[in-house]
Amino acid sequence: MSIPISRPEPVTQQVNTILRNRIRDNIYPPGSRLPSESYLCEEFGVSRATIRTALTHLAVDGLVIRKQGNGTFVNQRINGVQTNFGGLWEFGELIEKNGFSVSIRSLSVLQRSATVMEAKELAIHSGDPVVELKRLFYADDFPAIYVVNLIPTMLLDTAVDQINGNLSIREILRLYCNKKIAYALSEVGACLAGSGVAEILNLKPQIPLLKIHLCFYDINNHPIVSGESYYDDTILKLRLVQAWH
Amino acid sequence: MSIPISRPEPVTQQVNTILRNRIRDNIYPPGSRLPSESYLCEEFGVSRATIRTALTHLAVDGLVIRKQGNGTFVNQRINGVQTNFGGLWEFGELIEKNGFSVSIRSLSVLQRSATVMEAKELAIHSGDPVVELKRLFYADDFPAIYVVNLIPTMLLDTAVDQINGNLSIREILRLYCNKKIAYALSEVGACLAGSGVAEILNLKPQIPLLKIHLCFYDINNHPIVSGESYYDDTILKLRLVQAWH
DNA sequence: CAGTGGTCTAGACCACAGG
DNA sequence: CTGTGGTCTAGACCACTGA
Repeated sequence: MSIPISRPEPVTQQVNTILRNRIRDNIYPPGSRLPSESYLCEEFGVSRATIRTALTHLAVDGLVIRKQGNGTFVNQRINGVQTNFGGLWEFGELIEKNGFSVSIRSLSVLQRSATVMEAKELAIHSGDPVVELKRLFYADDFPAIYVVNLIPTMLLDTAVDQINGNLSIREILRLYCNKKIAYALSEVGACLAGSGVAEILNLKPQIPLLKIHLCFYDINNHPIVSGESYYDDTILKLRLVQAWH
Repeated sequence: MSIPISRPEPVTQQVNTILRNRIRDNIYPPGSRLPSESYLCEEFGVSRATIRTALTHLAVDGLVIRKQGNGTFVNQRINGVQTNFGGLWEFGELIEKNGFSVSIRSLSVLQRSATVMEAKELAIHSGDPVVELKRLFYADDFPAIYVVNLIPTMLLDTAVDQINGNLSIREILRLYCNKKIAYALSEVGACLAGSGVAEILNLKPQIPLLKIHLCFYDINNHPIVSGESYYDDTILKLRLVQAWH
């Protein structure tokens, strides 16, 4: 297991973070115009290209709006809105954006054989061992999101019973598989709460729920983990921004 | 009403399109390595920065995967997947990605007064006139998506009865309002098919449906149009890619 | 008109993967 | 080691906005 080294953060990312914080802290108030790009160049002592990539990220996330010939403005409308697809799997973030505090409870961590469908999705053989994590995300101590994750056992560095189910999936992959996620596919749908899910989420059966199925892939385009999640969208709102391109 | 002028398309965008087409046409087959950035520089006679911005767009859309020290590879897994949030409002595109042919039928185009909620969202006064468009998207001649859009009448350049309800919302805004969309907010949820919606979509009542609420804003951060859409996600799959950042 | 963001170039150095 | 992509610079010209 390789030891994570801290290398200097890229300049463009540092600038991005600083500007984000200034917006968050109302140093650049909602609706106001940011300093010009050339000004920011001098302030940070970097080239304009660097400033621009940072600003571009902010614009894609909808945090700022750029107007040619006029300036860059803080968007006042994006409070509590997911600024990317993250809301589809970073459930902790989703819950926080909705104004709740988050906690995760691990319901079960066990090993079993993969079904045909599961094996196909995870690019393993049917019957191969997988670790099944059933977890429950709480929003202010109310059960909010039910998630079932599957990880091929062969990807694990550690024993199954050593897994801490209270971590985010990204942390789990980093700690126990030493894998980084390159990209994810997800599928959003609606379903009715079955009696099992309804009981876990403390809801009446037959209530409509949002169902999100997803699969993460590493840089070599191999599946690492799949997941199936259910939640009541009347409690948690899945809001997304998309800037035009 | 200004006359649209065709200016030369930005170089980076042309490169983007060419590479996209080459991937689509299997000139760069799935899983294969693309020519190196420096090679593409020479081939197109542009700087490396230009090539890189084009490739970055492809990578964000999940179309290619880049590996430092190795190369850029075509992702073979993104067939039929929305490469951005577009699927949340470009319903035509969504239907096509699911392998159907698209047609739009306008159910009604009428003017009425905005409710309190609607007025608030569209930043107009309660009771102000709005144009309500009810439309139905067909997938292979089966009714698939039901959409209700609201546009403040004051934004229209033309008379209400001149509106062609069979166009995409982007076209409608361009033709009748001369507005461009800067960004959009959307909210994804689940609901049960009411009897009205069920009849329109030719489904049994009480079936779970995906509900997508959205609002478009222009460059000045003013709301232009809101929308509410319903569809059966067992027929149309809303699949999304997200490359890590 | 001056100042803003939009596009593009040429070149540099670094980190990383593979042989 | 070579060649790949990752980061960054300095400078140029253009398009657009508002005064």
